[in-house]
Amino acid sequence: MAQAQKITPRAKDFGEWYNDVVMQAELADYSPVRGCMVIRPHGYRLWELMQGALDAMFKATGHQNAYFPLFIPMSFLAKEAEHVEGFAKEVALVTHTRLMATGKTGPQALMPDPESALEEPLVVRPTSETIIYAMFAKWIHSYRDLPLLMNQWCNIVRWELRTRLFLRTTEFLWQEGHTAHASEAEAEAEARQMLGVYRTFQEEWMAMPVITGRKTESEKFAGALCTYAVEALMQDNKALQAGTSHNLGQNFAKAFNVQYQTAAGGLEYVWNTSWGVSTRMIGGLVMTHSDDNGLVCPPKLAPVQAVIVPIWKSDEEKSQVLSVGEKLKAELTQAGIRVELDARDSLKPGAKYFEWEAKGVPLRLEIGPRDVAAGQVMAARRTGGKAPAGLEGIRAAVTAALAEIQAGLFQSAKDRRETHSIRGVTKQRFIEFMKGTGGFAYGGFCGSGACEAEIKQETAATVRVLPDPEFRSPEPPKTCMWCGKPSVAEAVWAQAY
RNA sequence: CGGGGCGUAGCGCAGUCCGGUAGCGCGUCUGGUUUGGGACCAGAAGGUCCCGGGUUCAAAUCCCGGCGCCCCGACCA
Repeated sequence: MAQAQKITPRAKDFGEWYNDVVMQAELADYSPVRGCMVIRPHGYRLWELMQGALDAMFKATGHQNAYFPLFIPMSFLAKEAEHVEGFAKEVALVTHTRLMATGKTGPQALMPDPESALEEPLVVRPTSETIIYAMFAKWIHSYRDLPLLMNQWCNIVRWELRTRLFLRTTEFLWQEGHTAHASEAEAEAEARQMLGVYRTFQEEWMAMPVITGRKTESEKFAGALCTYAVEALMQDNKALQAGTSHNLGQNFAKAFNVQYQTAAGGLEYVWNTSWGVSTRMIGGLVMTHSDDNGLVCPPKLAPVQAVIVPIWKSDEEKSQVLSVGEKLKAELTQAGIRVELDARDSLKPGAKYFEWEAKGVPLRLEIGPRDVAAGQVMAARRTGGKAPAGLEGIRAAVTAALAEIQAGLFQSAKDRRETHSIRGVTKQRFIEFMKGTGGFAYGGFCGSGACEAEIKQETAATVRVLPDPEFRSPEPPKTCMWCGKPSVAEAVWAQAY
């Protein structure tokens, strides 16, 4: 195990700091493939925990998992006009099925066999609406087949110009839910419901507060009627779109001819929704909680929730503390706590502390001879503070500490967000804010794309969402903070990832 | 595709200006002593100096041409 280098001080550069945290927490590594990261076991475990929690929520709302192909015929993408336009610039294509030797050496030793060119290239899915609705068309005949509620966990590829570990990689892991309904109202309710699921997961599990709302025309999903999103504010005051849920209307149903017979005997197109969250959430988690000592992982998602670090001098002490450590580990494991005992004798305790801190473990339990004598452990929290805890009743104490840490992380993230949110902005104030610290700026919006474009041009800020009622200011703004025309909705602007 | 930085041991870097035997720290391996906040001593292993060409008695270093990576932009349902 390589010793972690010091994390770059945050003052240096947020991007480099972020990379350091990810790398030193051993969440991911760069790969030889452009823009594609390798998710290391520690990061993948985090993803599995996220999957587990989300999947249970999907099942609880009646969804089933299925799997659809990685390859999509190019013509499928072309069937929905807006959808093509949105994704045409960022897809990977399979054009050949064989390689041939060139007789050269090195990288040029092989080339695609021209004879094996596909008549119709295959697109590596950038999202699966097209292939899934092509199947829905086969499966849905009657109103009795509705609603059809599906989800798939998979990888997708988007050929972005610039990539960033977890936040925007060429290939990434996600889930995409796809549903078909008999009415517009039902589809709308589904899209809203799943947005709520994302919010619950991100707030309760990731301890990452979000604001929910609707995207503007310019920011909505290619092919959707309406896009809803959860948006979080990172520590550098840039916004992260952490999940989206789309009411697709009948756009894809019409493109793929997904029709059903109504109870009355008529033929109708279905109403679709799609919704997704990705490994980007891991990036969001890192940027929300971590500090200059490394990752800070919220307890509910921490691959290791507590680490036991034994301390000894003599062999006698070693066997003593290890035996207490083993017992403690067994007891906590039985209580459903993910716990590790770090019995390595190649490292001094201090070195172990730094290593586990960099990996974000919420709670460290130190056991030395003095603790054994006193029937206690020293419990140190990743978020600060260290106090003795009696071995008697340790399960309850650890459970309570983890819950407190979880709640504390959410609260401080929320406080930080509110500190960096301003309301009722004027144009002048808005420009200063975006040039300065940045954050969420709430203000009136005329709804015009021209205003949006101009704001982006001048301040790099975009409308993150038109917030849901809960997040709106008490006094609805009357005029657009930029052009002064009547406001049609309050908007939340920020510079974003 | 623009701006900046970089490519030398597993990792982090110095050496490049001013050409002359390939270096340092960390890690790794052996042995010993250690262990309550990044242990210490002794020894050892580990290199196409990103690639190709050129100049030169001699190139990590100079010249020409490529490639790749990171950060910041542009792009990004």
